[in-house]
Amino acid sequence: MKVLTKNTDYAIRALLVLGAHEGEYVSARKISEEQDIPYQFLRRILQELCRNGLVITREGARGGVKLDREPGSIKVKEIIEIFQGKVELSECMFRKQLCSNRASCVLRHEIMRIEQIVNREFERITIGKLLDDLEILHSGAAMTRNIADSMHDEQ
Amino acid sequence: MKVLTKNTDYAIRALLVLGAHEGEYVSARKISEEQDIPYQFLRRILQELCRNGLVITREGARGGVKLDREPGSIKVKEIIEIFQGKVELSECMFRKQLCSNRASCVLRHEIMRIEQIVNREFERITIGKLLDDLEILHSGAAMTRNIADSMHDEQ
DNA sequence: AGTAACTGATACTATATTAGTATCAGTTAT
DNA sequence: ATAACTGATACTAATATAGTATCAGTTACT
Repeated sequence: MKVLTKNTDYAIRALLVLGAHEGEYVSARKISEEQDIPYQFLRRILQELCRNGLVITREGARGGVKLDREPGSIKVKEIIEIFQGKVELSECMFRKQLCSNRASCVLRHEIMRIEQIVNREFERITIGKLLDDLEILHSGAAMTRNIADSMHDEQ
Repeated sequence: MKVLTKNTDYAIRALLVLGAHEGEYVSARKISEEQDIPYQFLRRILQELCRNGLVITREGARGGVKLDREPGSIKVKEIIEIFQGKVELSECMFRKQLCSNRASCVLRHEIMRIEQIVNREFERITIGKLLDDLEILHSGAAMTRNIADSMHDEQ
């Protein structure tokens, strides 16, 4: 059972790169190389992030993608929902029409409880928070440092 | 994003039926009808539960399936793992070899934290607990009552 | 001994999702 | 003019999920 798909994975990584270069336009090509993400796949992901207002783009030479929101306001939960839909642990495990009638479906109740916990956690994690965590880990490192390096640093 | 598949769903429901008839062999046919689960699909699921030691079977006429463990010891987590593999929110989001080297992958850290919470919750839910919840909901109902009825009861 | 009601094993199909590729049209800095 | 970009969209391949079908063997019952 895997919960996060490549779409989401790549999107988060791309947003971390953009967060590390805030204010600048970074090209899909550069992100792709820095994070080792298949170029065409990444392009579609960035377009989707653009349609959802997380980033804005500039066309043409020296164009690229830029964050359009505060990193601290971009929740991992949103990103998951863009690419994978709502986090639901299960459609009602028993017949829908009956389950919705009564609190008779005990399993559903448990499942929904866990679902809430997961949603709450994914809401708490933001791109900003992840960037902060990176900083703390590498508190000695220069702030301008390429995040690919800092994330993969051996030492 | 859906986390629990039909396999797991049907398996849990079948185990609840068996738990409600503890000690007796119940045929796949009967469970299938009671819970409205496709018969052949259910058969494969029951065979899998058997291979994993949750139930034992008796072949031939009047045969069927019977719980082989205390309902309270059968965790939903196990059932998920049988049909969907380990609960992993993501393979390491960054390149594996590098992530495993250092605590450098902050996202991985967060993801693993949530993963642990989810696992803990799915461990806490057992077939026994679900049966108890059903009882409590229908505390006036006869214990011998068909669980399909009690689960879907309008009143 | 015959048969109906069972399980064991396994092969098969259909559909959806995920992952990734490719192409063409248009934009902009130099 | 042209190289470096994005927008839109069509396409393929691999995998997972859901469900069906079949044949062989077992057991209770008559």
